[in-house]
Amino acid sequence: MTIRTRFAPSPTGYLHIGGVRTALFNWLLARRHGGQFILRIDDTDTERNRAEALQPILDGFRWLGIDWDEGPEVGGPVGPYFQSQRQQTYLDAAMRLLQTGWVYPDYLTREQLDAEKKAADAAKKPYLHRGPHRNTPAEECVRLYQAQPTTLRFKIPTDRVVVLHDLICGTCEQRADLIGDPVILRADGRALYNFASVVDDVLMGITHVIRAREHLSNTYTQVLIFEALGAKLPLFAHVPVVNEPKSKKKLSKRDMAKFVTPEIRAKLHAIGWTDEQIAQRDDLNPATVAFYREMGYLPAGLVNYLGRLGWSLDDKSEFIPLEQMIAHFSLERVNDSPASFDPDKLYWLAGEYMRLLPLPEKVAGCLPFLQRAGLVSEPLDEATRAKVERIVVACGERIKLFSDILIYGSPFLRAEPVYDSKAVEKRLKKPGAVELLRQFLPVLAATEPFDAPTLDAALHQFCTDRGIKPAELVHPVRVATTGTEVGIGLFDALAILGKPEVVRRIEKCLHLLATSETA
RNA sequence: GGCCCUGUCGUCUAGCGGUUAGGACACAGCCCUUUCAAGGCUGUAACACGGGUUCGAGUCCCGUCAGGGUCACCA
Repeated sequence: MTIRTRFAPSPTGYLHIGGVRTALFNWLLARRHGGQFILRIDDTDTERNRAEALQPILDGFRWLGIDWDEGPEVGGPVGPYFQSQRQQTYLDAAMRLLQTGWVYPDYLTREQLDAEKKAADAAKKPYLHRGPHRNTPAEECVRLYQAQPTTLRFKIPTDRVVVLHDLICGTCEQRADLIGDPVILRADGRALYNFASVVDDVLMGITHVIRAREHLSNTYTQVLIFEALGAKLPLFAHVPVVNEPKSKKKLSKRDMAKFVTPEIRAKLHAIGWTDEQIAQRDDLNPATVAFYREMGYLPAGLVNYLGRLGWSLDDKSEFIPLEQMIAHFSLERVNDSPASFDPDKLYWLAGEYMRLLPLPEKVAGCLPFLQRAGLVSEPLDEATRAKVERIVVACGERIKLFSDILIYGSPFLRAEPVYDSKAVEKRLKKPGAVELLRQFLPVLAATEPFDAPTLDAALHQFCTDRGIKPAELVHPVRVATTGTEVGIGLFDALAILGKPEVVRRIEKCLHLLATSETA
């Protein structure tokens, strides 16, 4: 039998990290066994959904490389894949259940229901709604409903225990008499999640329902509906929730705003986002996929991280490329307990993938960040492109995220260095530093060719002649030419700047120092 | 509160009756070094607690505690 899995997001406008992990597990299982992965859009709640909110989700999946065999934009044999377009299907299924006595019409008003609930709360009893027509014969229920359509409720059988053999949780049980009769169809005919989901899973031939743990309690109801529909039960696997960093609280979609901490905001500012722009993009948040894309994370790193969160290949593997993950993925090795999202480990993993990335792709990935920051022209001329490539090469493994190019590349792409006051204090205002720089300047001017090995040799010769340590000169030169202590190797830096610019910057820096000292 | 689920280093995890409880991220120290990264070496650090079962328990059972999820005409 071919494995068919599905991910069924609601179009909310962003792709949540926890959701992606669930989708990934579904996708992985399907790919592992040569089955199909289906993307279904659960948009039954028409009041909440907006059409344009779907695109970011699709974009996010495409960026990550998680493709779907059936679903939006690709279609498929058991569509449509939008629940909002399947109302007739749900209605038909509901009518069948009405005729077979599994479902009854409920004419109670909202007020009556609220009163019931209040009474139950007051009596400190769990609230379980059972409608008056629960025991009305099926034919009568059909007649009532046809005469006056209303909400339809599913009749939970109260004399049994629902047993669920979950692939991750093991055997879970729930007494059915503790489950209230759920509404499956609103008076206007729109289906509710618990019903639509089951009808679709049956019709779409879903074999494995892999979803978040918070759905576990829904599953007992759904199992009953599957049975009422006379359908074969799919296999269930409820993956544990993803928790907030360093926390045991679920990484929730609800209050994502709090994840935009001052640190996160600072990171966004550093790559050129303004507060207004951040405010306009509610998906610019570490709980969404879009955030990592904007920060320049490699999708492969995110996928690896998410796949490894709650699942393990063995006792050692951390770096698990996609092909390997597909080849070895199994639900048995999905952990049974919640996992906290760890940004540090994700960052590390992203770097591991970055170091493997071929140079042209690395350059191509960095360029948009430089353009956004206004550090390179757009369109790009060949000379600038070549310069950026030299910078990227010189950066080596320092670039873990594409946006890191801003840290290392800026000093070479800006017209003037931005002097870090601490660095100036420490390296240039140190006694003797200025004099050393002044003496070294002619050496630099005479160095030919102006490349890293020659510069290296020249500086060392200069230091040896004077009996000083290279570090004493290296630091002032670095700060004078780049403005900062942090960065790529000095000789690479000088070579990239070129002789005229290096000489100009040092002369200007010396002048600046002289005037600030007299002031 | 009812129901359900979960408890191994700070975090992600390995472990499926016998291990000096292993690896990774993070952290600390040392080495390398022109800074920052990277790399190398070393270190700190865990079986929630209490009862059983067993020759032997992180592993099985029970209880306690803690954390989480869910109790909608949301998904």
